[in-house]
Amino acid sequence: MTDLLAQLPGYALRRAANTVMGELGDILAEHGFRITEAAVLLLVRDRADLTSSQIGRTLDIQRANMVPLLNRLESAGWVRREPLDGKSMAIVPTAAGDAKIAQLGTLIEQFETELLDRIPAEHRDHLLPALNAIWR
Amino acid sequence: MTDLLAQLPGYALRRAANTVMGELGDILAEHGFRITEAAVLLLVRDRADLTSSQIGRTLDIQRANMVPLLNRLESAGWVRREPLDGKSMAIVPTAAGDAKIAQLGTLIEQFETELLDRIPAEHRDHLLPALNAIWR
DNA sequence: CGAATAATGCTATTGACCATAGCAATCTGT
DNA sequence: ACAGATTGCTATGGTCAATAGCATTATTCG
Repeated sequence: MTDLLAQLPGYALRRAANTVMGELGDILAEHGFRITEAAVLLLVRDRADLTSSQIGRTLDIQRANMVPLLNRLESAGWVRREPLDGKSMAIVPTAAGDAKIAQLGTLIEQFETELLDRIPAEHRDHLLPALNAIWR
Repeated sequence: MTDLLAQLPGYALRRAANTVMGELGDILAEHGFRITEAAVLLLVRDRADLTSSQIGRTLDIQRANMVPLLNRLESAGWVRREPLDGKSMAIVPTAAGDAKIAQLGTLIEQFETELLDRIPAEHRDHLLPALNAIWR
């Protein structure tokens, strides 16, 4: 029934990502962030020199869509925009941001190990390299 | 840089799914369907007894969202709604739908093999079972 | 130096997608 | 036969990504 589709790697990839991101979204929402915001926060952890454009490029987020994202992070008080020159803005975590990012770090760490625990041992170590081969 | 995030299975899963679905979406769009529609069409291939609710349950699409989806498929002439009783509707492919679904089948088949080709041989066979362990 | 080109941050808008609430009609189980 | 579940649907809202366009500033190169 579903087996027909579940044999397609592409379909399985879509379904797996959807369920995992749904779960992660719920967890993160309890702590006030969204998934994309979490990625940005982890990226600027311990950095004070990343610009909006740079972040967008490494996460594949368009410049236009970075704006409301950073607005939210800034108005939450976790990040501030600091002019690097007349054009570029460095995105730097505030003190509150550092604390929040530390909390986020342990949250993600726990989530990732629980994710790996679901996978049969003989397949576990192959998932990350296989996935990274697909998109990197 | 990105390496930090690329070591997280969850992040890799999200990125891999996004790029793959982006590519698939482009391919399917050239032939007139969207990804979710394709899943429905593959599901009703060679069947004439699946109801909207049943399809929605196996694909995890809400009843409310099945309506516009099936409207599109119906107005494209690929599928028709046939009353099973006074309440349930069977979703059955038309003749044109059968042809379109056959075309879709070869498209998907090619796409899936090309997807697997990207993965190093030693990891390839582990992807599907690992993914299915996550969501099924 | 100065002019052309590129890059940055932003606004505004759009479309796809998913979720919720509610409703009338019909079916099912006891 | 009646209570409760199911089906298909309307209406609506929120999230997310994509496009086009714009003013300002950096950079590159003759």
